[in-house]
Amino acid sequence: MHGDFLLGKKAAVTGKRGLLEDMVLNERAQLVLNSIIENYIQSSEPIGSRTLSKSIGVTLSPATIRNIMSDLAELGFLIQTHTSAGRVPTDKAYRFYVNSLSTPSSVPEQIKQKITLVSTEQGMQVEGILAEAVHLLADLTKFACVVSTPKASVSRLQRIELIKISEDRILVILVTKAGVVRDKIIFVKDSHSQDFLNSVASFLNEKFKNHSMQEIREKIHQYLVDDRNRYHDLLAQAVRLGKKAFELNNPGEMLIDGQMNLLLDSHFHKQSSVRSLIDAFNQKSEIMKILDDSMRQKGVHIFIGNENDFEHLQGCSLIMTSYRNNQNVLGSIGVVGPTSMDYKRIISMVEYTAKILSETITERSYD
Amino acid sequence: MHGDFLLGKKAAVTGKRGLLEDMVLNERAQLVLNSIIENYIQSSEPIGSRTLSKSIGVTLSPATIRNIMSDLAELGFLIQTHTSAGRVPTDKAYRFYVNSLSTPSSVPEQIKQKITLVSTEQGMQVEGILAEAVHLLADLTKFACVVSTPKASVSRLQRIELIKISEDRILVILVTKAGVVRDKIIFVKDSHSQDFLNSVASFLNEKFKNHSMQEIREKIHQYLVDDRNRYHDLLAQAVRLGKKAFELNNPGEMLIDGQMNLLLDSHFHKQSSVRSLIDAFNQKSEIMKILDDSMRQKGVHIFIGNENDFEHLQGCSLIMTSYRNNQNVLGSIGVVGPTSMDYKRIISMVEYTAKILSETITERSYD
DNA sequence: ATTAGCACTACCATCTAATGAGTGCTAAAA
DNA sequence: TTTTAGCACTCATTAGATGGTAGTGCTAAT
Repeated sequence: MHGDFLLGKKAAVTGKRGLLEDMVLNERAQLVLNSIIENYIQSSEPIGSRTLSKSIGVTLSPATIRNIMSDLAELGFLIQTHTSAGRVPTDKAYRFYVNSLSTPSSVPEQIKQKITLVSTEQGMQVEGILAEAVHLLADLTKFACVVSTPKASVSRLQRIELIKISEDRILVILVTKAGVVRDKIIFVKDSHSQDFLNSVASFLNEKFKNHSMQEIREKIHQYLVDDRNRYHDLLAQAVRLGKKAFELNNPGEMLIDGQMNLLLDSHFHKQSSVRSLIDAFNQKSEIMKILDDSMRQKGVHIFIGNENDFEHLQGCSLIMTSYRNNQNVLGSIGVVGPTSMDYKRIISMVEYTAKILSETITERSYD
Repeated sequence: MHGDFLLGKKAAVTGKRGLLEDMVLNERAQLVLNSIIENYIQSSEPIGSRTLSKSIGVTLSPATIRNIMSDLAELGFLIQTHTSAGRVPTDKAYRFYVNSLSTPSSVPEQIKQKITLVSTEQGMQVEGILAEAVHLLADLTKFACVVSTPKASVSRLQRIELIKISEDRILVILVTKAGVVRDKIIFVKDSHSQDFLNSVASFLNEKFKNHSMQEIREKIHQYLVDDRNRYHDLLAQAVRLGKKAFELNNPGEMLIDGQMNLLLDSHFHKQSSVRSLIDAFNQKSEIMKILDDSMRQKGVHIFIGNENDFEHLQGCSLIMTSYRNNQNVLGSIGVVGPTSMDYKRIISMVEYTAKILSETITERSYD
């Protein structure tokens, strides 16, 4: 077959299709493929041999390029929308392209200047900072951007405070090490004095400071099953209130910005998968999953096209990375755009924004 | 002129165009106009005399209807997109139509059942309830919906709490009568003990409970200019901290949901003012103004087309109303959609949602 | 005052033919 | 053996042309 000659030594020797994963394209094939991808990212239109022969640096006749393209198509890197149309990169091609981006391109100084978070100066809370970051990123990339708020379960306690606000309501304030303040109101049957609540709070602070919410919940559970504690009044009450206070009822939220950017992107406008996109963002849970996943891994996480298994987001690529304070990974931030996005540019922007976000939040942390 | 004969007694007698505002259309003209509007709301397509002659209840020949339509056009209620096209209602026509909707149509029982807020059960805060309400409304109307968070300046203090979280940072918790909990961190130069903060807090509580933030800020300002207070240490410190604590730094926020709904609405898809819409929602301030305005007035507030003087929202109508607790108007909620929306339906939905929202929030209030 | 009739207009869907960008294949050139 | 030129072919897109349709305005008859 023709296709084989594109493969570098390794694959050429074995000559097997099964080895496609660690396949190496020869230099020229790679040049052509990258050139097609970069052209397509720019124009969003199928690339033909003639066009390419002009735009490419090396002098190669259209016919030669046609041969190469034909082979690349056979290997699954290119497809044609119809018989006599130019070629369009497949997800596989994008994956190859992205993998070959070894040197993480740096953000231009001009853009760097735009990526600054001013909300800190206005004494804003972490949520506000996140909102600003995601808005900024959406504005720069012109795609939809998402950020997850710091996970309650992993964040560690800095301080808990109980405030009586009416006979049957207690305001619980949780301050985490990451600087996140969460408040919620719990309802109680019998009234407690503020003094009593203060002693409960200081008990809980003493016991649980620096522990993660997850750990705290587990410890409280232990106290509850341990019969001995029944007879120690303060302890029993503290545990009972603490149980309510630490129950996480906010399921981990996420902020979205720039959804509408996607809709005027030429790519989505063509393939009218708009409906599907709307559903995707309405039903946040799936995107949340992806954000969670990319929290657990280091570096930038890239999902191209069908690599994410969420049907509503077919035809989309996601660039995700985590943000953190000194001590912990807190959440993740990223971009949702068309598979034909300018990966180089977007990746570097996501990276840089996450970096700035991390620094900003670190300043706010108590670690 | 022909047009005159459509006018009812009052205008017919004077016969002047200048009196158009309190003009009364004769019964048949009104019937035709309403019928055109209702047809157009349904179909989004220009309505012709023949079509109308069938769909209208009364038997009127197309020719007659043509005459009436011609006159209505002359009076500025209808326009043609081109010479041989049907007629389309103008903003003026919608205004007339909306004004003539005397009986506020009730929400169908089926929809009523859908309009319930479950977030209260999950111990969610006011913001969460608002988010749910606006999401619900967007889902039901299939347009974009906005809601403003309770205005800080008008809300009255239920309780303030100062918590030392590090040597130079104090966490301020403000609980308002409306049940809104606001927290912010203030930075101080010299360290204070928690005990001291407690006395400051109880001083502030005693002095300012039940006063609006606006009032509080004014009073604090008075204390500051009054020289006598300089020598009372606790007072001076309390005032200094209080000043920082009550400075409103969150400029009043708003939540948006269902923006994307607009983009797949046939009306906006046609006239490619999509870009403009995106800008409108990005630059929240203008919409915020409209929300603020409709807070000050009772009942539902309707802006049709160019009646709102925000250029980005031309071609849109806004249906706004306020929500409240027992004591105060807190904020407003509403819909942004095409001028050709089904006003009857949307108005009733906005009204009903605001009602439910008000009830829900009232339960949470301390008044 | 209303309506029927008629001439006229402009959009719209459909068809056709021409255009052009693109391909694959083959044979010649390097 | 690799590259290129040439040629036949494909198919989307575009521009005209056409008939149909939904609409109008006007006039004359009811």
